[in-house]
Amino acid sequence: MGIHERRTEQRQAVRERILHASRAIVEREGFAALSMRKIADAIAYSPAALYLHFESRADIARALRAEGHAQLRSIFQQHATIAEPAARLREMARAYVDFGLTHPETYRLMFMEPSGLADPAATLTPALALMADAFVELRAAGRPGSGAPPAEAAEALWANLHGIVALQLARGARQGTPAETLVELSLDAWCARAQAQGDINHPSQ
Amino acid sequence: MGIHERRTEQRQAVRERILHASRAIVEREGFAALSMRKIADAIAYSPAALYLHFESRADIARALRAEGHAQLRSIFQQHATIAEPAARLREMARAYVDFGLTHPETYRLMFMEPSGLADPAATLTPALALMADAFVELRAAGRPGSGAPPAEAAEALWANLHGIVALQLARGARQGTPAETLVELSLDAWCARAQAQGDINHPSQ
DNA sequence: GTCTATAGTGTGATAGAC
DNA sequence: GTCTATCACACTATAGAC
Repeated sequence: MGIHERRTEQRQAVRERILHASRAIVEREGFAALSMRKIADAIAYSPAALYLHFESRADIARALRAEGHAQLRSIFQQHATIAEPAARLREMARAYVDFGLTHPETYRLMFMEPSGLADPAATLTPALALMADAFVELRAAGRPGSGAPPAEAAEALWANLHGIVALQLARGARQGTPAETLVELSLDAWCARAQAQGDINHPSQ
Repeated sequence: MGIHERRTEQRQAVRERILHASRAIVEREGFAALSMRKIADAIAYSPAALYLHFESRADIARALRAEGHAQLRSIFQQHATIAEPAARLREMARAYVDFGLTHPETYRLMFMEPSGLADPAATLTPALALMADAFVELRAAGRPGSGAPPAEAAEALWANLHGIVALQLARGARQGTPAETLVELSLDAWCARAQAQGDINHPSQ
């Protein structure tokens, strides 16, 4: 192994330390509280050193968002193998909301910051495609209420889930109906109601 | 009219000018860009003068939120007299989303800022109650898909609408399915789809 | 009531020594 | 590569003259 490889390895290690510290600050105090000085303090470097590894604060934010999207994507993949489309959709939806509530400030950074979704790094599209697929299958199975184009249905369901998370974050989770309840209600509304999980009543026509 | 009344009138007038300028700044540049200096510049006062009428920047934000909620409430009231509950619900939903897209930065301040919904001034409850009422009537009419408690259904629909607005604001409205389409899709999902067959309120497709 | 002036603190980013 | 020192700003809020 030459000296160059070692160099780039060390560079990578510092980059990781910066990102790790940044993520901790964001999760604890929110993105607005993420300053170059605070990051530098956390890893015992000077603020100037950060600029050798990242172009700017916005660049660090970009990297954090990319990490978050990768994690979310892998969570979605875990449920992609469920055979029954409605059940698959439900699990994905629950996982999405769970992710948002578990990492509230990262979720904020990814989806609620002005710079968030405008960013090409914000590739939610694979996850959306997985949901759209499920809607395709639902329609093929002749489920009622899936008349809309699958891509649009998926986007609409996403908007619904996003609303549940965003509202919960804004309210501080200490009032209103629990997010879990809202998710189940929404899923009942979207996935037709004759579903796997022990359904009660059936649509009249 | 005594001198005291004139005094308080003038005070009120200055207060209004401050709020008016503040609202303009928020709508143009967002709440984050609202600074005491900018407000003072806009009304040709010194920054210090603002503190004679408002306790702090947060206090101004509170007043702006209260104004926004009042406006939203009055918009909801305009549709409260529609007899048919499903049609009423649909109009309210459309009006809500329209409000959010028309005043994006005010909407942000009201519902997406950490301080927003935690505030007692954020009395959305009357509007939510109106939607819950519609769900009560829907259920009484024996519509399918209204099995959930009306209050929870209203909250879930609200979350859905909020998600549509929030997403549109985050994406800058220049990509993805238009909000209007998502609203109609969501309404079809929520207001029972038995109605979708011969629906009067859903002209397109 | 309104001003000027300023305290006090935070920020992102850079220059230049080592 | 990393440091110290610093620039050039922004901000909220207050003190004291008028």
